[in-house]
Amino acid sequence: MKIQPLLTYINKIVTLTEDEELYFASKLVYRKYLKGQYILQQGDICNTSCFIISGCVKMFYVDDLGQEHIIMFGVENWWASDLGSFISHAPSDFNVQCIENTELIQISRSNIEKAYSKIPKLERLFRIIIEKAYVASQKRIVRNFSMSAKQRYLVFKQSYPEIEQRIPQYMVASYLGITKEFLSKIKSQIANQH
Amino acid sequence: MKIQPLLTYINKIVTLTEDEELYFASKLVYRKYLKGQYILQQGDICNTSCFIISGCVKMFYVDDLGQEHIIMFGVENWWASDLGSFISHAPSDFNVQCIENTELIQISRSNIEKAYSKIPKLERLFRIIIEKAYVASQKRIVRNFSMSAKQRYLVFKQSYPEIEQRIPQYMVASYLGITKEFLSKIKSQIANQH
DNA sequence: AAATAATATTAAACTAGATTAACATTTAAT
DNA sequence: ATTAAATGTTAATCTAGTTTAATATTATTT
Repeated sequence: MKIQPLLTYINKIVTLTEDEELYFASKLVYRKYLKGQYILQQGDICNTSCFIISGCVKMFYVDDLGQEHIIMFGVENWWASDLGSFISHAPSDFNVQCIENTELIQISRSNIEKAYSKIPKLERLFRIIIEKAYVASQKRIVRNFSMSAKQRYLVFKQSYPEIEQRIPQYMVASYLGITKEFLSKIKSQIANQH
Repeated sequence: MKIQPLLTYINKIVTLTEDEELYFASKLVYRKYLKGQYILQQGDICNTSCFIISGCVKMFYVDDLGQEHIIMFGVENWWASDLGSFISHAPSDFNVQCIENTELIQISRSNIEKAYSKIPKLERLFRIIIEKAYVASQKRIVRNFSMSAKQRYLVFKQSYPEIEQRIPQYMVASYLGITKEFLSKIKSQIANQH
């Protein structure tokens, strides 16, 4: 099982003993998905949290008008799950779909709870992980309120240059909350402005 | 020191022994602010997290054009702090200002770290608190992307009816990410539509 | 009670971004 | 190599929300 990337990631935040690593590893499931497959579907209950080893996923929801809104992308060393559904057993508002062949590590709700009890350090680990995710989420709200679409695109480009290369432009537009046509216009503006 | 509301709040999430409560309480500072006073100012480092006992605060930032954007309100039993600044010692992007006389309980970064070490259960407590905050933040991003200003206003009204009563309308507009003039228009539309 | 400051309303002109639709280009499949 | 499918571009028209500015209302202070 290729869990080394996850252990490396964890050890940057907390230090686990060999026994703890072994125990935690026993609670994990390694899994491969093909491009196009769904890890989670809107309406289902999200029972696992996924740590991405390789590949790329999009998290999105489809609104009443059938329009897709991408909430986030996930690549190597990112977590993907609908935490709201995961923690409260509620039907998920989101889909998580692979946009590349993807390898990931899953941990189920019951197993993560067992691991928390056995290794309290993991509470610390996930507190810190979620703190960071929350801060990033707040910053995104701020950007959405005070920046134009063009500025948001430039921030995205600068923050995630590798992601932009890997996904079609219409998905970037969806992530930015604008239409693909308008992103196209923005890009030609940028290209012609010097 | 009036920390009972905080202990009551905590005990809904984790169970502390009497000793643990005493230890934790020894790390807290009770404080009163007057309407208009700042708990945190943009550019300062946020060194404390605040639990509100009574009163109301707004968290906002002022953009390059001098415009104020309200990120959240805090009332009884809510936390207020710039977590990004708090966890990374970085200058804060936000102001937190009292819009009513406010009583709150502060815990400093160093004291919360001490408390985490002494009482690992607190890691769990704050993991759970931040999980909830993160989920709420994600939901707000979704709303901002897929709902009109009118719909967002109606959701706000329904979610926080008590808050709407306590704050001026132009602050609601700022929180919703629209101008006060447009909120006024929305309200008259709603009033005239039956 | 009058005066001032703070908050809210209304309406006209304006703009960022959406919608529609036609066309161009790239990628994948046969 | 050809075709079909997916992705990207361009331009005209439209709309949700902004800006500006004048006026009205409500609180607060003296």
